[in-house]
Amino acid sequence: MAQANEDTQGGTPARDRELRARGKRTMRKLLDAGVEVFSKKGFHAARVDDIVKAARTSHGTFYLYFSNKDDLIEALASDVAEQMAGLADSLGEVTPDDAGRRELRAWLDRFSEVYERSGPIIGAWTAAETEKSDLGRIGTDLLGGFAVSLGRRIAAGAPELDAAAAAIALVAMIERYHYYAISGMLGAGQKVDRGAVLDTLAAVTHASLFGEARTRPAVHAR
Amino acid sequence: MAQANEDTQGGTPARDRELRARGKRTMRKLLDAGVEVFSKKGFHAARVDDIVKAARTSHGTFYLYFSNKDDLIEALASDVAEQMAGLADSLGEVTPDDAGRRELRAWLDRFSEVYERSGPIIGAWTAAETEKSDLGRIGTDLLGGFAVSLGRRIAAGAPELDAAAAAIALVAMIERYHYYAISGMLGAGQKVDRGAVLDTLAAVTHASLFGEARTRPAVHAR
Amino acid sequence: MAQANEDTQGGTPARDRELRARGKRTMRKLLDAGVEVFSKKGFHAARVDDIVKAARTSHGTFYLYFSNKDDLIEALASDVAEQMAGLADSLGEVTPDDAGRRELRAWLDRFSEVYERSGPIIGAWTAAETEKSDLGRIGTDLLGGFAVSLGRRIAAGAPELDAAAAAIALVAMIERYHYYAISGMLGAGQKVDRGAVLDTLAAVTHASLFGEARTRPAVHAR
Amino acid sequence: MAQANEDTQGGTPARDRELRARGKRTMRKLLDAGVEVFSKKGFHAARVDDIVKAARTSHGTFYLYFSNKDDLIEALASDVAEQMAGLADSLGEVTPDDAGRRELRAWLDRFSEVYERSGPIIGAWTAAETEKSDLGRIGTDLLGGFAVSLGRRIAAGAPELDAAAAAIALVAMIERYHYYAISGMLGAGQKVDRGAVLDTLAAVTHASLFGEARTRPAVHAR
DNA sequence: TATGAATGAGCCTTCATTCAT
DNA sequence: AATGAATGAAGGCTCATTCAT
Repeated sequence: MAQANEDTQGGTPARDRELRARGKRTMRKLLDAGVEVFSKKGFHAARVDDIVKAARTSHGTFYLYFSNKDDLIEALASDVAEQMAGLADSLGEVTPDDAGRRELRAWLDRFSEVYERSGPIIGAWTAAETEKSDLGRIGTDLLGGFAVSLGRRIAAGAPELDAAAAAIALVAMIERYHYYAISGMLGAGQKVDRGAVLDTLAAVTHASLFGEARTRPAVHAR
Repeated sequence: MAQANEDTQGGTPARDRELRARGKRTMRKLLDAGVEVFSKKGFHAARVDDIVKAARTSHGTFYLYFSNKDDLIEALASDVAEQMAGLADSLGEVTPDDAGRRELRAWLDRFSEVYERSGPIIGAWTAAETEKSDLGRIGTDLLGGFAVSLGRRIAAGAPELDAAAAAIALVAMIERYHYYAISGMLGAGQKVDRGAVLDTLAAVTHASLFGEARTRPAVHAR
Repeated sequence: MAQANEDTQGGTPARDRELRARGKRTMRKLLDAGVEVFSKKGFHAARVDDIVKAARTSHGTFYLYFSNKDDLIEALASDVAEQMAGLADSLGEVTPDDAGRRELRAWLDRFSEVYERSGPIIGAWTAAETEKSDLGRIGTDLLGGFAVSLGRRIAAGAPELDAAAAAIALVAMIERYHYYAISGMLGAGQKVDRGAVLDTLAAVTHASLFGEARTRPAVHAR
Repeated sequence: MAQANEDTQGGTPARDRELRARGKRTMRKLLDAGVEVFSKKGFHAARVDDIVKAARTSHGTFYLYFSNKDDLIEALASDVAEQMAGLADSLGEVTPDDAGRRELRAWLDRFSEVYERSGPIIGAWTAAETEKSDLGRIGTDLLGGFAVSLGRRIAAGAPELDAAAAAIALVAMIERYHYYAISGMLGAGQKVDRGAVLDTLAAVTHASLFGEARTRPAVHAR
């Protein structure tokens, strides 16, 4: 069910040689297993053994395609990074009028979809980096660069605002909101209507850029 | 330097007996060491050995006060939780007018201060939970409950808006923004003026609630 | 460049069937690769993978010709053993006079040449045995038997001396000296003249057998 | 039975802290176990597990005193190196007369004793280095430096000979002879009289330096 | 014959937790 | 109350050897 992107690249060892059909299939199984296990258990708790079992292959085989757990999450993450980059580019001009808001709303729809698939990987990735170095970098950079890219678009529509700062804030909001949604926080004991949530986010975002925040209720807590 | 709150409670073993002066001092050293080490290395990378060394005490002693690593981070975290609760309560009514914005701004100042001290602990705590169970709960709950509490205040000022949803979104924004700030993402290569950042956050937040988002630039990228 | 002897035998599996031209070529590539890799990395550090890569063939193919890594080093070593046997036979009578010394000197020249080619293999072989059983045998036996054979020759020239004991001692000396030379110990920071070294060895050996050790300096340290 | 020198130093981790009586005892058990296991199986074949079992302690404890297998062999070897250095210093002047030969003979006695105890460690040590880098160094250096030191002594007695070259050759001879003796090669099926062997070595060595190699048989093969 | 792929036993190392003094 | 020492269950990774095409 959970699946890596079709053309996700393999890890370091896999890139050093030509893969045949069978090899490609195995690598794919491992990538998919990686998504599944990392999503379910997070980076740290995920054992190579879990991944290998999920992929119905052996321990040794894993290291034929990835040099270690990090290598796998990186392969997975770099794919997500690409998707995110594409997503940022796909945001059209955001104008102060209702068309601008609709543009934002449509974009959020796409973001939501991508995030639902990749959110867990981003989480695992961030954790991986946090565990290694003093503080996470790439995972943060991803959203950061994403925000910058987004900021440029916004700047075109609301030049007098500090686009960079606002964009970061808004991306933070959007990302976390989705994170909460995925981690079940919003769904515990309450029905959340995805469309309504996105409406609210679009409204809040648009309003924070151009004023006018009169929205209808979206989520009913408790 | 980094220090736990004065009246932070100890772990399970410590609560089962009466602590004398010396015992209290030792526990305090361990709590402080916990803040220091968890902040610097995160939960997973933090070794009991690191903590014990930072506290200039021994392994055996550690387990005299805390039943395990989790117990320590929980002691630390529950303290943070209390502070956060207090913080949420301290937000006065947020009105659509400029007074409301100033209220928000002042509150952000307090939040910022608390977060700077406790952010790393929240991060470590979240990680601890993510590593154990399937997905983090308490760390998220903390901010979630925090948002709810905040939402109620906001509701008083902007009843027609879905306060719960908006509050969560805004808390998400505020929290992440601070997280980025702490993790150095915002500071790499650019001077960030804390006051200006808070101005922007206050403006964006207020605007998203009541419209009117005409703010002056706060952060100058590059 | 480093190459196995022309008519080195293959491993067990290769001897069980008739090799065609192509097969012979492949086996040869593997033998040469073996010499190259074992020489460079020693037995233990040499991976089957290294050998296979050096021979530009595959893992599966390797086991078509040799039943395992040991089998390969043994094939290589038994070849060396033969050469050594021939070498021992080639030593003429060593008389107390100058002709005896010249005979020794000429023989050392041949030894030197063979050792330069095969020394690394002997080393790898010895290591292989040391790693397996409690203590090396064949590698030692080789030089031991070699010494015995040499001893007999010497005995003819100096019957009153304990030929066996002396021969072993002298072979030990000669072998180690060459080993040191190969392993670079003698060459670090000083130019070593091979001819001069052999002169010294011949002189010392001859003198230890028949007295008269007045030699001119051979190596100038520093 | 096989035992490390009384004041052998511990490994890296052990040197970073103060050891109490119990700790010292444990470290000693590990050092002794190291000698025993390395001697019996050689460096590569020796498992940390074997050592730990021989020392009747646990896996974790091992790493409390040595950072790894290498660390242990190094601790053991550096001790040997010291003994060897002392040995080299202990050689008095070697004169052409019979007193010189007796001096040599007495020294060989001491060498023999030390080698019997430490030979296996030197072997393991050399193997350790051969396995790691391209070619062994320290193990070789040890004997090399040893030879140099010895060479100086000899130089005093036979100035016209190339002392450095000759010393290396002689040390090579002496060392290997002992190595063969230990590895059982000389003892298989024949009674070797240690005293007689040392007599021969002394005679051969002395003769090679000053002529006069008229010795009585030392070893009777078969 | 040849080969890419798969396997899994085996080994090293870490570290939270318990023990004995 | 304090502490140094000990423990052992995990877990990551390697690599000789076998398999399937």
